[in-house]
This record gives sequence, structure tokens and C-alpha cells, in this order.
Amino acid sequence: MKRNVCAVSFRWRAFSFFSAGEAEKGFFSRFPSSSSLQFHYTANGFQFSRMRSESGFANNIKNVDEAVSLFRDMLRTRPLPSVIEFNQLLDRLVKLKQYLLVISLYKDMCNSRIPVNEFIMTVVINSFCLVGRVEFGFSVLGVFFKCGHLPNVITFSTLLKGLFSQNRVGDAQELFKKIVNEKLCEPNEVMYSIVIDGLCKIGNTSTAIKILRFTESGRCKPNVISYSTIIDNLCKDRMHDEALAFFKEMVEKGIAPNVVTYSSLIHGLCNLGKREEAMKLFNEMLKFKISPNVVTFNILIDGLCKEGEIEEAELMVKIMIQRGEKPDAFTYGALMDGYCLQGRMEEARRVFDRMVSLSVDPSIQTYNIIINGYCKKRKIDAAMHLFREMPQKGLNPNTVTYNTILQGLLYVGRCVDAQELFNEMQNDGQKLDIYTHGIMLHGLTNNGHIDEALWLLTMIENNEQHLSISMYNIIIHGLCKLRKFDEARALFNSLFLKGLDLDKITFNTMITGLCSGGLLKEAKELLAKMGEIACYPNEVTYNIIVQGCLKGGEDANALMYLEEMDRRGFLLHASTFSNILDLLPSKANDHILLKAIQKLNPIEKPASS
DNA sequence: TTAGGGTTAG
Repeated sequence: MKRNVCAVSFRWRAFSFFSAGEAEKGFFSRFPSSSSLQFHYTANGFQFSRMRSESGFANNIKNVDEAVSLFRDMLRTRPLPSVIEFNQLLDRLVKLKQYLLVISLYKDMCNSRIPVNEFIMTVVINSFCLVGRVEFGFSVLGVFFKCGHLPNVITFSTLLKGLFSQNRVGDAQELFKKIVNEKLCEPNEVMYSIVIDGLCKIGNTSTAIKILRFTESGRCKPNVISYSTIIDNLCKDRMHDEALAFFKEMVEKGIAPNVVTYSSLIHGLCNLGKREEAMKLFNEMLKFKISPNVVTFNILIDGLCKEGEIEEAELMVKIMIQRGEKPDAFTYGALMDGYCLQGRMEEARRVFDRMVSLSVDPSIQTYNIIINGYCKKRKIDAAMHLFREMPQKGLNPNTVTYNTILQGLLYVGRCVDAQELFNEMQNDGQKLDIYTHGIMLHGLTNNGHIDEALWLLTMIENNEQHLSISMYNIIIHGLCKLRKFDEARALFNSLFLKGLDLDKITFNTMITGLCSGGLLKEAKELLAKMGEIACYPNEVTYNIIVQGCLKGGEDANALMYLEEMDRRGFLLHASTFSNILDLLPSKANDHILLKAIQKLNPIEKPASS
């Protein structure tokens, strides 16, 4: 397809995010050619001529070595194999997830002056996107124009998908607008669903809905995928009524919901704890002959387990098998999680063994679930045994696994073992995350090892990695618990100097500490300070201060804060209420206090008698 | 059948 290439390529340069300089010189120098990659191949010279007689010859390629060998064979064949055959080979490699190899072979083709077409270049663009280098995808677009080809709706869709997957949402939106406004191609259902999905993934469901409405006005109408994507994300936002409205709308428009639509809705209902409604929908899909798949069953099984209905979940596994769906690591993971939640570790272990005996490979996550179960039951040796078994099964414990075990060790007070494992984790090059540090700080502090916790905090500060205010909150809480108020106060004050954003939890922790140390005046001053720095006190703050005042005998101040709570619409917590009740016998005549209590009473009033 | 699309675990 050759037409007015110059005009198009001139127009194309107007893309602000397409840095031609960066991209044009980029990928040829950065990506190796296949000959420099360590692949072994046998050059028998007949491989390709033998295989090409079979239909869909590339589908018979089983591994990378075979593909490279075949490719070399193809380069030597005369006359040259067709561009379609080269494309089939590259496409097979994409299916085998060998994206870097696709890029390398493409480079070899260009070097050998083998003609390429828009199909091959789109495969290469897709490969660049899938290795996280969408900018090089745009450089291939430059080759399109040089070769006299025009990018079409599939090329642009691939690039849009690449931009969204690399979180370049602004660039993706800009490109999409350009495609529409300048009519670079006619968007189709796939393009719309990529854009809708990309917007939903960053939580911008409302713009995604606008795109859906926009498509209604065009030639290409929204389809089941666009609707399902919107429905799924509304469910994730817990907006089930809105999701159901879209469901109803699509049915009325004659767009048939499929297994994904139903699975999303069922998932949404399960998350809201509406099990019966979820089952109703499940039966509805059966009635309409829409077969639930392994995902649908896993959603239901997981939902039942989280509700504590494990026996029903086990029954659902039987139904799933009867219907020809094979339970997978998710299924067994959900069951294990259910048993773990109830502390039924023997049954959880039996599910684990059942999974292994049925040749379902446990995933890292299934290990994490059962390890977490053992840790919660303080059965740390059993957890440790499974943890050490993982590498033998070819699974490397991830950050979550380490975090779980660390938490378990600290929970039972094994601080030295936790420290050792924490070191081991770092020596193994395992990534630490914000939870790792929180778990360590919390565990050390809780076990009275405040000095070690402070030392760790200094290390984290020096590395400036994952430093968050919650870490200071943990330490301040620990210092106050040990009645080290001076140190707690010093740390608290240092946060202002460090320029860290204090949150309500920091203030609430410090105010709790001050109240527990009888330092009421300081606690009240701190509460006043919250307003000054626009970190306004919340319901928790007021409950803390009221309790502090009552314990410190400052009833008048307690009353003042109670009135303040009433004005702000804050409720009494049960513990505060019980503190007030303790005081009542001596305050039976204090009408103002009684009135305040009546207003703030958190307990439902009995029906009028 | 020469290229691009949506769902489930701490």
C-alpha cells in the first residue's frame, strides 16, 4: 500500500512523544543479532524444505534452537521463502514468548536485505512492546514510512497497548486522540477495547465509559469485551449497581454476555459478601448455557472460603470436576486459605498434599498461603520446613514469602532467627518492600528490642529506600509503650525537621502515648497543632483525648471534646463509652454530660417502650 | 491460519 508517504511521514513527526532521535538510532545498536546469541543450531539445509510442505509449518517448531536453525535454513534457501513464511516463523516465536529473538531475527532480515512487510513489522512492534520498549516500536513505525507502507488500525492498536502497558497513559490518550482527530485509521472494536481497558486499569473508569459512549455514535459499536471490561472495573470499585446497569444495557442492546461478563459480576458480588446473589447469577449463566470456566469456579470457591463456607466450596470443586474443569493452583490455594482462616491447618495441609498428588504444581503463592496459615497458628517450624522445601521444587521464595516467615518468627518472639533471615534475604538479593521494613520494625519493637529497631530505622533512613511515615509511627508507639516519652517526643519533633509529611496516625500515636504517660497538657496542645498544620484530628483523635481526659480526671475538658465531637459528627468508640459508663455513678447529676452521652451513644437505642 | 483485545490469590 503506497500513497503519499511524504505527507504522512511529515504529519507523523508531529507526535510530541515520538522522539525520532532516540528511537531511530536505538534498537539496531542495542539489540543483538541472533548470531551473537548463544543458540545451538544444526544446519542440515533440508529442514525448511521438508517443513514448508506441511500446512502451518511454523506451528511445529517446539523450541528456540529449532526456530533459529530453521531461520538460518530459510536465509540460505533459493529462491527466498516468501515474506509470509518468515512472518509465520516470527509469529510462532511470539507465541513461544521469545520476543528478543524476534527482534534479533528481524534485525538479521534487515541486514540480509530480506524484504519485510507491515505484518512482520507489526509483529516486531508488538515484541518491542512486550519487552517494555514501546519507544523502539515507534522507531519501527519510521521504517514503515521508509518502505512505503502505512500503519493501519492493528499497528496503532499494538502501539496503544504498548503505551498503556508501560503506564504511559497520557501518551496513549494523545495518540488515540490523534488517530481519531486526524483519521490516521478507522478505530475498530479491538482498538476501543484496548483504550477502555487501559483507562480502567489506571482506575479511570469514568473516561473509559465516555469512550464507550463515544463508540456508540460511530460505525463500530461497543462489543461484549468493552462492556465486560467496564463491568469488571465497576465491580472492582464496588459499584455493583452501576455494573448491573451496564449488564442490563448490553443485554437490551442484544450484546450477549459471556463467561467473562458473568465471572466479573460474580466476583464483584463475592467481594461484597453477597454470596446468594452470586449463586443466583451462577445459576442464571448455567440456564443460558454459558459454561463457567476454571476462573468462574475459582472466584466462587474463593468467595465461599472467605465466607467460611468451606464445605460448600469443596462441593463446588466436585461440581467443577464433574463439568470437566480441572482445579488448578488457584483452586487449591483458595481452599487452603479457607482452612487456614479457620485455623484448620491439618485440613489445609491435606489440600496441599492432594494438589501435589494430582500433579498440580504448587505456585509460590500457594506456598505463601499455607506458610502464612502455619505462622498465624504459631507453628513456625512447619512453616519453615515448607519454606526450605520451596527451592527443591524449583520455586524461589519471593518477598511475600520472606515477609510472611519474618512476621511468623517475630510473632513467636524469635528475633534472632528473624534478624538472620532478614540478612539472608538481603544476601540472596531478594527485594525488600515497605512491608518487610514495617514487619521488622513492628516485630522488634513489640518484643522489646527497641534499640535494634532504632538501628534498623537509621539504616533505612540512610538508604532512603521505602522510607515512610508509618515506620516512625511504629517506633513512636514502641517508645511510648516502654514509657520512653522523651525519646518518643524527640523522634516525633525530628520528623518536622526532616520535612516528612506527618499523618493523622503519627499524631494519634503520639497523643495516645502522651495521655498514657499522664502528659495531658501536651496531648491537648498536640491536638490543637493538628488543625494548625491542616492535618485535622479525626474520630480516633477525639476518642483518644476524651479517654485521656477522663482517666486524668479532667471531666470538664472531656465534655468540651465530646461537644466538639458532636459538632463534627464523630462517634464514640465502644472503649470510650465504657470509660464514661464507669464514671456515671459519680456523675448522675451532671445533666450536660448525660445529654452529651445520649447524643454520642454508639449503641443502638432500643425500640420505644 | 500473515499482525492487535477482557477475568481469579498475602
